[in-house]
Amino acid sequence: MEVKTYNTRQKVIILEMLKNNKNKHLTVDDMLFILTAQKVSVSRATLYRYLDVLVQTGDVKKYIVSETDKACYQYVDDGNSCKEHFHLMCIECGKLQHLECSHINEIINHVENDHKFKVDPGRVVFYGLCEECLKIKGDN
Amino acid sequence: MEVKTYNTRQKVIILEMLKNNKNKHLTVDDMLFILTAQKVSVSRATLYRYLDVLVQTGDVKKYIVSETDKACYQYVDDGNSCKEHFHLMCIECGKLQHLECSHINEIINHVENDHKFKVDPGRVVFYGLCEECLKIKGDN
DNA sequence: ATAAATATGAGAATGAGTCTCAATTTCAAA
DNA sequence: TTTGAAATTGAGACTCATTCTCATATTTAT
Repeated sequence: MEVKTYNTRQKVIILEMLKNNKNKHLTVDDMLFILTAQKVSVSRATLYRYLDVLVQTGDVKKYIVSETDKACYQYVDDGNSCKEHFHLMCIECGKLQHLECSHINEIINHVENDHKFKVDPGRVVFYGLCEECLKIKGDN
Repeated sequence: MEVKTYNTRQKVIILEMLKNNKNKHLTVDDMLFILTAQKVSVSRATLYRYLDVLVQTGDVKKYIVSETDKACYQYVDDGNSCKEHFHLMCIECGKLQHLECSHINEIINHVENDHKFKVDPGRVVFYGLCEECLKIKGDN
């Protein structure tokens, strides 16, 4: 039983807003603020619902940057190619990097073959410190 | 101005309980259950407060296993490699597995050396399908 | 033992995220 | 183009982990 999907004004508005803020990490409150600033607004529940869908399809990535912070969302261009590789998220500055290399594929194969777990790489985020932030913090 | 600290029965109880469960990821509810099963119990607020202290001192590691899950805590003594293990989360049934094997260090070293990114493994979750769910769904 | 400083417990408060359900919108078939 | 079943929306109630409040209890230096 396949699920039908309807195109709605709200979905278009949300997606457009996300595309216009590709390089930013937006909280739900950020988004509601942006949407309200425009003529049309969208309810909080609808926003949450559609974000969940977009995260499922891989068009949007969801992050929690620190244990106490709320979730951030970011539109990912070419979501299809991002489904094939991992992402690196700096917990200090929030920068997102794409991790594409053959080494990683070996790891995926290892987990699948030896641990019997089929990884969905597009949904995996490596949290840590990027080069710049590591220099600044310099600990450990 | 240094802050005085008092030794209390509750702190001893909590720390002992954590040490007795070194290899487990405990939620606060888990801990309250364990503590209640013993003769003495500790209030939720006190537990949260002391956990914060222990996380600050580095004796306990706190992490959030998935976006929607509650925090987990684990006592860490010096030799413990708990910081070094990833998690596998089944997106179908929600089962959590702990991925501890030598390949992990390979990933970490590779990402750190070749991609200049210091991974915090305790916060990384591999999403995908566990063996059972894979059988049920069939692949891809 | 005394008292100031700190800790505890019970429950209220907070707040991000979820759920409910009546009203609205979509879209395919007539 | 109308129609109606299915999907979606919005508003606010609700959940539930975590934090806060404050009166009471405990610790520790003197």
